[in-house]
Formats: sequence, C-alpha cells, structure tokens
Amino acid sequence: MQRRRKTGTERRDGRAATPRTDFLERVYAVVRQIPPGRVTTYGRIARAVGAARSARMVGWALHRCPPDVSDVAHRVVNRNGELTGGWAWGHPAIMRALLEDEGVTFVDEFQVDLARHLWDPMEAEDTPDSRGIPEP
DNA sequence: CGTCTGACTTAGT
DNA sequence: TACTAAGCCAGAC
Repeated sequence: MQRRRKTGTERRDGRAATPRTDFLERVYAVVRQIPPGRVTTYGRIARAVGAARSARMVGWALHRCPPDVSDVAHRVVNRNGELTGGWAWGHPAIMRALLEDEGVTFVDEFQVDLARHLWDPMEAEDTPDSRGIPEP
C-alpha cells in the first residue's frame, strides 16, 4: 500500500507556515463542531483548516486525539463514506453502531450515506455555533 | 540518521 | 473502472 517514492527526499521544503500544535487544535476544533447525525471527511477537514493536501495529517491527528474529540471522531469518514478508522474502536461495527444511534444511514455495511449526512465544515464556520475557529 | 508507513485525497494513465 | 504516482508530515524501526 505504500507509494514508495523513488527518490525519497523530493518533498517540497517550503512549509513550516503552520505549527503542528496549531494544526491539531484547528482539526480538533472542527471535529468537535460536527453535529450528531452528520458526518464529514478527512479531506474536508483538511481544507477547512487550511491544509487542503494534508488529509493524512487529519487522520494522524485523529489517531492521537484527546478524549473529548474521540467522542465525536466516529463522525469522520473517508471521502467515500467508508469507516476507515473503525478499527480505532476495536471494530468498524462499533463505529457504525455509534453513527446509527445518531440517525446516520448506511449504503453498505461500513459505508455511510454521504449524500444524506455529509456535513461541510466550511459552511458551518459561518454559523453562530462555531466557537473553535478564531479569525486569523 | 535514513527509510517506510499511515484513521487520506486527487490526478493521471 | 482500476491501478499508479504523488503530495503531506509525524512516528516507528
């Protein structure tokens, strides 16, 4: 599954614009705002925090998320609606049960109905409910 | 200290 | 439609 970049050191070096702690805080802030019964994707979160190409970092952030974020982390799925992070709960079925308990429907055993429940953090930023994302 | 992997996504072939 | 390449960046070895 590894892409195995041939040269290995070819990545661009122009980063360091976003401290990782700040990145994590932003990710967690977005995840906390996901309403019950809704789901969003890693890529959408990445875009919302200003790191559109760092979807993997979002996954990494959730892998080591604090307890409060863990409570709503099951509302984050991949762009296909699949419960890729389901094993973090021991088994994807547990994650699915959590989502179903909130009213989320599934199109497959481990695939949510994104068309019905997808929540876009970019739109929610404007709602009065947003509290974790200060203006830059 | 170098290399690979990963709760991902997009674009190209 | 399926598979490959590449981009991101922090850990584990």
